[in-house]
Amino acid sequence: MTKRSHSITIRDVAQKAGVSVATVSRFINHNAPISDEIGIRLQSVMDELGYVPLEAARHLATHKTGLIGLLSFTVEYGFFGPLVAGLEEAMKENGYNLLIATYSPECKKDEIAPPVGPHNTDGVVVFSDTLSEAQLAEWYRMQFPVVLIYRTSPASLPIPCVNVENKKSAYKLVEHLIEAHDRRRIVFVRAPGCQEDAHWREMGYKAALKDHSIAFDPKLIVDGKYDRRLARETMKAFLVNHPPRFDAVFAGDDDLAVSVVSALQEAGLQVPCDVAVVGFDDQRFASLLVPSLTTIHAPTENVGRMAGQQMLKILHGQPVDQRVVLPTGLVIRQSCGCAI
Amino acid sequence: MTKRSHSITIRDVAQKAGVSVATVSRFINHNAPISDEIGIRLQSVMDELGYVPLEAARHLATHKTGLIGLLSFTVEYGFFGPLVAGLEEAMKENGYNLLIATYSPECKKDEIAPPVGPHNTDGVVVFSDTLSEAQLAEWYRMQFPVVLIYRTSPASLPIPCVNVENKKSAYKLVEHLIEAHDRRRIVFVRAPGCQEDAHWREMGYKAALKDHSIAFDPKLIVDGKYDRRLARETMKAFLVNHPPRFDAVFAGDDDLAVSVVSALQEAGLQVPCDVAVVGFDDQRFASLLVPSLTTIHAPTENVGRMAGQQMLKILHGQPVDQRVVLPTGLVIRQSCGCAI
DNA sequence: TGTAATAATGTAACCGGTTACGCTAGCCCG
DNA sequence: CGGGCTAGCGTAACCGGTTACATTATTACA
Repeated sequence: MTKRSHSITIRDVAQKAGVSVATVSRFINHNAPISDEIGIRLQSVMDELGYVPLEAARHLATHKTGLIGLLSFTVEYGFFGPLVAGLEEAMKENGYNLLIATYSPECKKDEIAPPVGPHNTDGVVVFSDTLSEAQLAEWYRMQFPVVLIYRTSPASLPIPCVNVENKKSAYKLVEHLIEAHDRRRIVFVRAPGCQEDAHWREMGYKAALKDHSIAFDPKLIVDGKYDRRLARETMKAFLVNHPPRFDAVFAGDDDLAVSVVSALQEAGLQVPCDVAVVGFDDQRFASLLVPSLTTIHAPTENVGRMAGQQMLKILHGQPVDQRVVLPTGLVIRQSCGCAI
Repeated sequence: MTKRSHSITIRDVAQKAGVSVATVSRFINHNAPISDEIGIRLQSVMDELGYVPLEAARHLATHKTGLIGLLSFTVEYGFFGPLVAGLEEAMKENGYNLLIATYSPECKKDEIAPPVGPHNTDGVVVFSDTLSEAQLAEWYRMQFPVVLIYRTSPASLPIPCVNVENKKSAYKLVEHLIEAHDRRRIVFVRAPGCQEDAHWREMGYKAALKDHSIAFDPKLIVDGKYDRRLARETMKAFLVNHPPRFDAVFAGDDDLAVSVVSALQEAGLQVPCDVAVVGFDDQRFASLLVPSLTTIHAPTENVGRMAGQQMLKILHGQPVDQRVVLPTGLVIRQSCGCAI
């Protein structure tokens, strides 16, 4: 609606400087030699006119947008900030900007196309299960650059992915509860959303139990919720049904761990004396809770940065690592029962 | 580098369906009547070919990008998640995507143009002091849609802005410390970055002191840091220089409050007994700390949503509110000294 | 000294959409 | 029955850049 005062184009610049548009273009892109004299003249003309090349025109001509999409089903969860920070940093250094879009799995049913894709970006970083395998296959077929994070690529699609050590970390966490604190009835609360992460953490949990000759009890598995209040209610309900037939809780992520602790405390149970609680992620607040949270340090910002680097390699035609797994570290604090 | 298998264009569709490109375009945009017969035919052809219009071409032709930029100097701070969530929600409903870019004030010196602007977006939401007044003036002059958040528009530029109650909230917070807890030596830690927010919070702080006949002591003003470790160190240094000649701390935001509490505890001081601490923002973790944090609830997500709505109004040529100030609320918890 | 390579620039086609304008056929109405 | 209106569609110009190809002047070299 805003009848834009027709912006100045490359032809305006060319005319005013008395050269051809090609020369101006070459000057802007530094992709061909330009005489110093004309270079100086062009610079001053451009400054005077306040000329800025229109991206859309450049995109159309070059088939490059300078944009990388980030597809996520939420932007509100705790890890999002650091993730974007890392990704943004990596991309920005190479002149790319971030196009952030949410796309919930429900959209797929409505047949709504992903808001980012080949039509408006040079590549997309896909978070977890945001995209269907069919969609990934489609993009793979057309060689559209994709990097998966918090999800391994489907067997048939060698798409590079960036993950964190899930199973091993979960194993260490549970092992610690068993060996250091002699807990044997350990509840596992599955983190919502990241199906794959949750799966591998559960595998680690089970493996640790098995290696310590503790029978796996499916009744000790709970499905966590996104919403914190809901998560707490779920935990409360669980408490009612399982009056402490358990002595520890392995929460799928730190957000859930907090809800668990709240619920336990409201029920009059002491953490870690009565029930030990451990989380996963080592989010900012983990060290600040009382008791401070024993958890797994997940290098979220590095996941973002690494995903960005992988994406850049693809864009530059360099070989990429098909599977990056970033190391995590056990962070022992108080909520497991350890002293400070 | 990736020699893209030349994507299918509108002309491919037109040819295969036996119609003109204009008809296809009209069908896509629903801006002119198309016979049902051709409509059905086109739909099936498009599905078959997997045709998706190239945004860049559309942008060039229409001079609309369908993108809204968000310019911030950081994406890592606590408020960022909710802010983006609100903004994204508002924009998405109207078919816009978010282009997120960081732009630190240092860039200005280097004369690097902002990564988002008229050349690649339809409008930009500017966070705090990210942009110089000159840049804002430039955009205002060319009628480029801008909405400011956490910053009021410069006197000469009637740019719509979205804020939260800063002075009043700060006043209430300090008043509470004085009246309910009899604190009189209250430190104020200025939040970094948002100069204006910090300013008004300081004003509220001073006003509260004045109304309670407490002399303002400039020695009790500290400049907070972004980095949490740095923030903690700053606080520690302050403690060394000011062995508790103060009995309360008003931290400019919750992030800082956390650093303050950590520093105090490390110094062997009890919160809130020895020193009461209050924050600002009511970030997710505020209620989970021990002691839980007394703070001001800032409707961050609503700020984002409101900024989005303002932006939409501009884009639709509707009148906008020049100045939106969202209400905040005092959230009394434990860190000020109140019981649960 | 003749020739090939290179530097510096211009011309015009092209990227893939949108849309002004023109055309035809059918309909309504005086 | 003729003129005006509208639905439905096609032709081609246009958006603002990039770049293949052509051209000229200059330098290098046998």
